[in-house]
Amino acid sequence: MTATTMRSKGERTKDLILTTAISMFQKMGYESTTMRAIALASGVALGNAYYYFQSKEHLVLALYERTLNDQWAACKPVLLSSRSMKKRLAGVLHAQLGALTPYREVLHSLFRFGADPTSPLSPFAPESAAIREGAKGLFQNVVAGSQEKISTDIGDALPYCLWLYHMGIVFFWLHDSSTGQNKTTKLIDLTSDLIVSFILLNSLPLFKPFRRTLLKLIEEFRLDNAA
Amino acid sequence: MTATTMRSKGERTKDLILTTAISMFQKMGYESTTMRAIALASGVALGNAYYYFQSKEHLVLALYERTLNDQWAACKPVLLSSRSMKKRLAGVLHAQLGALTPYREVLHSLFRFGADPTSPLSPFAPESAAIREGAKGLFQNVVAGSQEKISTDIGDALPYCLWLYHMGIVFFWLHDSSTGQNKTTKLIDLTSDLIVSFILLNSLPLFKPFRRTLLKLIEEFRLDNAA
DNA sequence: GTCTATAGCCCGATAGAC
DNA sequence: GTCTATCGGGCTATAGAC
Repeated sequence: MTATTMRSKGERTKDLILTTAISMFQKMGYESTTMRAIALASGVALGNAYYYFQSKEHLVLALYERTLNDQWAACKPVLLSSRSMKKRLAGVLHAQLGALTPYREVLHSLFRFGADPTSPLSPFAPESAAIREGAKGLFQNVVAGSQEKISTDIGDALPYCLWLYHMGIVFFWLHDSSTGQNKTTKLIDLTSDLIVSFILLNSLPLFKPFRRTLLKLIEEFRLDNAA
Repeated sequence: MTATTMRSKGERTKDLILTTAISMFQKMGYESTTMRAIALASGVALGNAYYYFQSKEHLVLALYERTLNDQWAACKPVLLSSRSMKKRLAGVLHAQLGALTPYREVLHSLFRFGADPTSPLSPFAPESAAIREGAKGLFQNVVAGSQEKISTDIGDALPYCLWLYHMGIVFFWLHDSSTGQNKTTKLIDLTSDLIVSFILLNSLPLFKPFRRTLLKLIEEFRLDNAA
């Protein structure tokens, strides 16, 4: 929503501050970008920045939302171009990381919030439920739009599992110091294939008993406050 | 090393500051415990605390070291009491979490550093290599001391994998809000069994080709700066 | 409701005297 | 090895302009 027309003046200001903050985070990292500097560069008073963003961390939540939009945009063509589940899953993951690449350094210094169960910025926190659901929606789409028939009893479990898998990939990607993060690329290709095979295998009627116990286990141990 | 005899005055001061800090972290959490409060409660000047601990985060590294000692102590009886790999693995995990329980709340507010690739406090960081190696040593011991014969070509890969698995368990445990974290207990019993079965299966001569590709993959994708 | 300006608290970290 | 003093930055508060 960086569109030209923006309802109120407030929304434009809010957008300006966020845009400035993101670009400064990217250039100098999260820690060394000060609220004072963000306000200065945005041409607003410090208090005004806090008027729109309760805290520096809240700027991060807003950043997550933006990257989510970018990710959806990057994944759309993939989701329209193929109906093979393997291609859709791998394609979505590659597209996601592509969309995240400009933010990689920021996320690098930001992702620590990810593992903090007490932080509202954790991907498991209620505060980020909207963002999490958005990301899970992507994987919902991957599955729903593929030609392969999968069993109907999986419900919300599969998107959740794929989302968790994707979190693992992002985690690896952030730690991956190989040139162009091409180890991650390889890892995606290897694992996404395996995962889809596993899903399809488990969709066979023969596997119903096993599938049901597995689903029960997932329900019992899932970490998000499930829908 | 909270022993009564301590070489220099400096070591005693350092130990005092750390002990104070840990107990304050436990009572009030990491964020709301200030360096000033730690110094005050320790009866030293603020600058003196910084003389011994470069930063607040360095206190955390020292805390990790202490918990590692506690973990070893808790695991020792387990490692001596059984030679069954399943019992050893599950036992070590249970004992570890038992030893970590007094620190659970602190770790709760600390674990966010875990995911931050730039933080020296990340379990993958070079700064925490010593601690990581210590923890891996536990799993090395689990395997080495068990009666089951496993193939010799696994090298450092298996301890690393078990350590990674253990990190996952700890992560789940920190997020686990069930009473007494008994979901984690159940999860350990379920997964450790599966994992040992998988290891033993892969140790069969028949599985050598598969095992070798798997080991290659692990080497390629491991995240610690391997030995 | 949107915004400025300023003053000030708190805290992590540092400098330099003793 | 220990101190005091001080800085920079997150965050708050307030008073007022439009």
